[in-house]
Amino acid sequence: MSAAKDRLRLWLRLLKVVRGMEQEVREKLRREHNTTLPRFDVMSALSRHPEGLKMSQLSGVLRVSNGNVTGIADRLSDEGLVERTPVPGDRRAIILRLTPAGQKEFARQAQAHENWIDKMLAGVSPADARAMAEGLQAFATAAEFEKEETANAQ
Amino acid sequence: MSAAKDRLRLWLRLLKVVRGMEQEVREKLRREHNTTLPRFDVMSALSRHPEGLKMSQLSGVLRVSNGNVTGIADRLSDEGLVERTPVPGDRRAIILRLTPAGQKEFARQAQAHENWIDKMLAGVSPADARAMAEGLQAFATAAEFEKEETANAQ
DNA sequence: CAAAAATATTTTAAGGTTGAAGGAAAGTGA
DNA sequence: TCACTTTCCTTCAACCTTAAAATATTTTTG
Repeated sequence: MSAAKDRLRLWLRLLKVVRGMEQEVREKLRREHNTTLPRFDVMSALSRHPEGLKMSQLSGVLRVSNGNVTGIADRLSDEGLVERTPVPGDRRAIILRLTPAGQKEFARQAQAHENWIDKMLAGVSPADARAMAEGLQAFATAAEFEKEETANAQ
Repeated sequence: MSAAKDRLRLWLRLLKVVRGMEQEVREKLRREHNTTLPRFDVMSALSRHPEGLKMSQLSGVLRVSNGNVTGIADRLSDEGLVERTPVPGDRRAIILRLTPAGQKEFARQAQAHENWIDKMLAGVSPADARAMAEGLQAFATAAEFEKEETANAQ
């Protein structure tokens, strides 16, 4: 019966560490790049899909609600970092993609982000990092956090 | 140089797993207990301090902003789950504590929460859970996510 | 003691988040 | 064709979150 307590304690520690690191990333994004983690996540997803993503694909990839992405896209669009273009043949849909300015800006942010994480996890050896990442991958797959990555034909 | 990439990958996996589990907890709290994770967190902190906590202590423990706790306390208070009482000798401060109804309600939620986590982490043996929790603790301490737990004299 | 500084909390503005509702367009099927 | 359903996106109300400003009170200091 103490198994449940052991697992709960693991979860609480996990949550504390991840939240702590996440908060640090949010803070740095805000102060050093005048942006937010959700905006960074959207731009990151778009940078992995240079051809752009439909709004619904984007919310699928990020696992957030549709309305959420609408607001973030609005603001990024106001700043000229992303652009909405119509989808030929489907007047309901819209493709969101990084503008050249957005690509450039994201490249800077992503490099800084990688450096932050590298420093925060400096206490973890590369070999350990690989091992843990693999273990987490196995766990995630087993627990089916993966689901389908919306592997839709665009 | 690939060390940074290895650590970044670890971070992204960690984030995916923790976010996935957290989202599941939020969903269950909402659907089965008509509450939210922030509310649960506040009640959890208060349940560990039956004598109550000052607003500033609470935001310190939870590592959130002052204003944040104000709003959550407002809503919990509206439902009669927590109560605000003045601090004798300091008319600026306020002590927040669970009402009897709040204690009862939180006990139910906490039991359900423990069961959810136990199921989600069923693939992790109790021994592994203990080992990982200890490793995370060491990491957190080294990375000083602990800081002071506001170990104030009330 | 009175002015200044520090402390405790709330309010506010801006953004993030969700589920549900709404509007437009596309697809289905009789 | 024309109703019905589905899909795509936005809007909306409610809540969470923060940093900064505003209030009220206490403490410090000259």
